[in-house]
Amino acid sequence: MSKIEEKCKEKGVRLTDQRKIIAKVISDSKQTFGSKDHPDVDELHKRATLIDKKISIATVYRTIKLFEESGILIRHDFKEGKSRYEPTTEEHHNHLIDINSGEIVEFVDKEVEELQNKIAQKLGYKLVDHKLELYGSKIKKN
Amino acid sequence: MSKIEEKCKEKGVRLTDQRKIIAKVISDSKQTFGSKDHPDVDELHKRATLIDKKISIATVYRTIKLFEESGILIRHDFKEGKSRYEPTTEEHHNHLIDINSGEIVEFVDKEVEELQNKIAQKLGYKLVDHKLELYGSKIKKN
DNA sequence: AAAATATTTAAACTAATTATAAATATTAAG
DNA sequence: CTTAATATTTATAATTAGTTTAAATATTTT
Ligand SMILES: [Mn+2]
Ligand SMILES: [Mn+2]
Ligand SMILES: [Zn+2]
Ligand SMILES: [Zn+2]
Repeated sequence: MSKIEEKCKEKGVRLTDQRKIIAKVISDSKQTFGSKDHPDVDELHKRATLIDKKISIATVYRTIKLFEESGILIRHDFKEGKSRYEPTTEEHHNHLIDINSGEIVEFVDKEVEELQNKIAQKLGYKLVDHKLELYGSKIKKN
Repeated sequence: MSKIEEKCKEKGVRLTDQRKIIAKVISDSKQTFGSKDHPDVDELHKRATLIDKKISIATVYRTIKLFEESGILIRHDFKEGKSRYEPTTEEHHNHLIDINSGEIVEFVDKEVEELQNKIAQKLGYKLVDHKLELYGSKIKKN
């Protein structure tokens, strides 16, 4: 049973066949597709279709919303029209997007996290959520 | 002549009556409406209509796109469906959004800027753009 | 097994944005 | 100036991502 399926049990989310498939697809996304991943709804649907060819896009939308609300996956709105998804990770991480290749590089930085808290506090706010996205181009070393 | 109008001249963007109005509306947004601002297209259109009641929403969309591509204004995609806009500022700044009131607090933080550059570099990238959004709730002190 | 409840499907709908085509305005030639 | 060429605006149609609806299926409870 995948990590996500376990979480569904935990959160009391009923696991239908379709949801299992979507859970698997999103679970696999990290391992199978590497750092470039973070698939959008169409891509998730395409991959789900390989397992069950009659799964509906409406179900993918509904399930993803359910999973997001249950904290099972994270939605990202990078600089495009459509949202992209990834399984919730233990540790919060941020993203650097390669503006040339579209590759997404993940990173964790304790210093940034602390600094963000400090800034919020200084402004008189308790930090509830935050988003940091870096856009860059590869430095070629020779 | 507003700051934005000057920039249009600079960038060789022709200034029609409608564009002047939109330029004025977005120029004024900062001063007149304070930190809560960063209007969306509908709001820009509404304000433009007060000056010329037959200005079309299509023109607002087109003009805003033009202004954005010319670096005259900045588009933000906060956690909503629609984009919001503000005049390009001298100094890059970031936003803290009050999750209760919707108020937007702007801040500049040199430390964050430096840190972001350092992170990008460490990952082998040259930083081209970045986005930092904090979401928080007001701390009440008594 | 039957009734009640939840989920899926396919299709209709919504909201934001973009594209199109005719009308209007601006600029460039003659 | 006048006319032709070019650009912009308007109104409207089309597109896109995402949500809602109603009937069909599936699951759970009695
Ligand atoms: Mn974090
Ligand atoms: Mn900056
Ligand atoms: Zn990620
Ligand atoms: Zn701002």
